[in-house]
Amino acid sequence: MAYAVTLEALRVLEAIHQLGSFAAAAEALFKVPSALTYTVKKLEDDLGVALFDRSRQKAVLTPAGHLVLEQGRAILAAAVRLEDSIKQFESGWEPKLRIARDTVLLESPLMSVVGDFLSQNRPVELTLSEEAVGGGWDALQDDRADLVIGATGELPKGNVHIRAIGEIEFVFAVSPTHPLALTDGPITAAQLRQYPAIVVADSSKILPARSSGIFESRQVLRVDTMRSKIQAQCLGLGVGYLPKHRIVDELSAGRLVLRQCELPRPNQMAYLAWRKDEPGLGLSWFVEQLAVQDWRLCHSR
Amino acid sequence: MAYAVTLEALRVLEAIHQLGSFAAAAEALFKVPSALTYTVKKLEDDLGVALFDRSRQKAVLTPAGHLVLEQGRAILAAAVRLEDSIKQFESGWEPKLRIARDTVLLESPLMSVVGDFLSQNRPVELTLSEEAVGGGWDALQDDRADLVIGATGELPKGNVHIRAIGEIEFVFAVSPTHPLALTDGPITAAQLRQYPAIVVADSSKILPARSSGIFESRQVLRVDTMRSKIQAQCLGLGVGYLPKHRIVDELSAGRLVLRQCELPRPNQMAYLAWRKDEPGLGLSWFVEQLAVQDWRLCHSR
DNA sequence: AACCTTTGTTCAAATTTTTTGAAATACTAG
DNA sequence: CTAGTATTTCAAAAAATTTGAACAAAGGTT
Repeated sequence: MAYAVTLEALRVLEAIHQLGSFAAAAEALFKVPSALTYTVKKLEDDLGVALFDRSRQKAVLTPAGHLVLEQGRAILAAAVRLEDSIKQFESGWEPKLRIARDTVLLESPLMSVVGDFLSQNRPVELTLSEEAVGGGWDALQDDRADLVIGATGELPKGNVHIRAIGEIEFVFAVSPTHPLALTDGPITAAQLRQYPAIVVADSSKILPARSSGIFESRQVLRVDTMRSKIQAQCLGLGVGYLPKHRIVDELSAGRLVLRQCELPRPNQMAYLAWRKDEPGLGLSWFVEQLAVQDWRLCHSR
Repeated sequence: MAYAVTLEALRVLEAIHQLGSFAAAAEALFKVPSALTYTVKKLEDDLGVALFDRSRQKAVLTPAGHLVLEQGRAILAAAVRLEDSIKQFESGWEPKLRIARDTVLLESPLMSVVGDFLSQNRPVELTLSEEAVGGGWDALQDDRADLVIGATGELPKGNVHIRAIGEIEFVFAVSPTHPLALTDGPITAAQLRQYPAIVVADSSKILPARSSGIFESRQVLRVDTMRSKIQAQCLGLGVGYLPKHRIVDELSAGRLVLRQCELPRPNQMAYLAWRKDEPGLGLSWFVEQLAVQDWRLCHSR
């Protein structure tokens, strides 16, 4: 089974067409004209079709020649892409990257960084997901994510690399229509207990779920994301602490009001975390960029 | 500028992967194993990456090897397609065929023939369009169509090849709710004049438009296609002659009723027409098939 | 454990393919 | 008509590929 087409023959055809003559093409390819004559003739013989009309001094492509030229272009382009792919692959860029954002963080700073990465056109497939409470560490442990942004609380066991990105300050805020909005001094535990507590559920799948922001309440409303919790509290459905950087707009628009609370809620450090000892270029790039991104936290690095 | 990838190397890689060993691949390719060792090693050196893990007896593809294999498959397939295209091109099949159907004909017989052609998987791109009144001849003249099916009336000037496919019989039919449905004898010109005439507009773009089925009327409703005209008349919007073979269902369902009319409407011969003196295999095939297709006309050939 | 089979590589010789340079022929422009 | 340019032919030179034999190591069977 003999094959007629070679990539070199397709390149020769392209060069002759582009430069207008065998002589010019030979010069550009650092060959002598008779080498091109040999290559084209071999292709013609093997395909069984004339690719050039040679009735004039300058050889002119036949319709069949044009057909080979057009389809040959796509093939040559694919061959270049293959060689480029291998270079990229060997260059250290990983084919896939899974990034998990803790729900306590704003989405837009992450998207901004993702946009920068996408505009670099790397052959890296990105997957973004959202985790809550201990879910970030869990996703790392469970190999559901390569990189976690915004993980809080105790560091998990095992070899994990971290970068602190800032402190999350929690404030007690309620809807202005909520009865507790009328309280003058610090709200007591007894007062809190009378209203449903709104809680973001831990998204962990393997590690034990963690309680976050739960105080004794007659009722608990669990939601998936911080965004949902903010909305529920704006609607006056319940009470709870909220990360201050997430409710700047709601406070200034009067949809939420700050109140003092007897039960303290200390700040939490938020981390960037990953497990790979030798991260690929993609992971390294994201770690660097996300570490210096403005997440609008306190004491940001 | 040296290129690493050759089509032969990609074929060798595919054979080794498919057959599981250098030895089996060599046998299938009618070469000796050391020839494959040479080819693979050359590719590896030129690409600068190991394509096989050779720590065991049988060589196993590396991740980079798999990448080259996958992308290489697409390239090899494209090369086969190119060689097939050339064979087809030289075989006489044209790359494109534009077929125009006159609106007076049913669509389904044409689609049936088109379906047969498509199932042959020829590298011929089909374009179907619809013309009305003198539009078929116009499309041929204007090089908007390679083949016209159902053209009627006077033959155009110039060199045109034709095949008669049958006679179109026109009948006067109205909606049963139309006042003229109540007429007993032949409908007079005066009676006709009282109701809107429904007319299919000539789709010609270059040749002078032709009047078809127009008699003196107070109002004229122009539509693009015969299908629209039939529907308008079923709705009782107006009157006119219709090709009998197009309204078989409507007549038997009682949506239209036949009536006698004082003004005669003679039958018309319908033609298959093309201009090329030396048609390619595609055009020839369609002429033959469409000529013997059952268009449900009178005196079909 | 011993023996046999299979796999892939190395190496140099043999074979094939490609490239070169010179000569010849023909087109094209001034 | 002349000079310049384009392409091909041809045989020699160079480069690339294939072959066959020998070898080492993995893998399977008894």
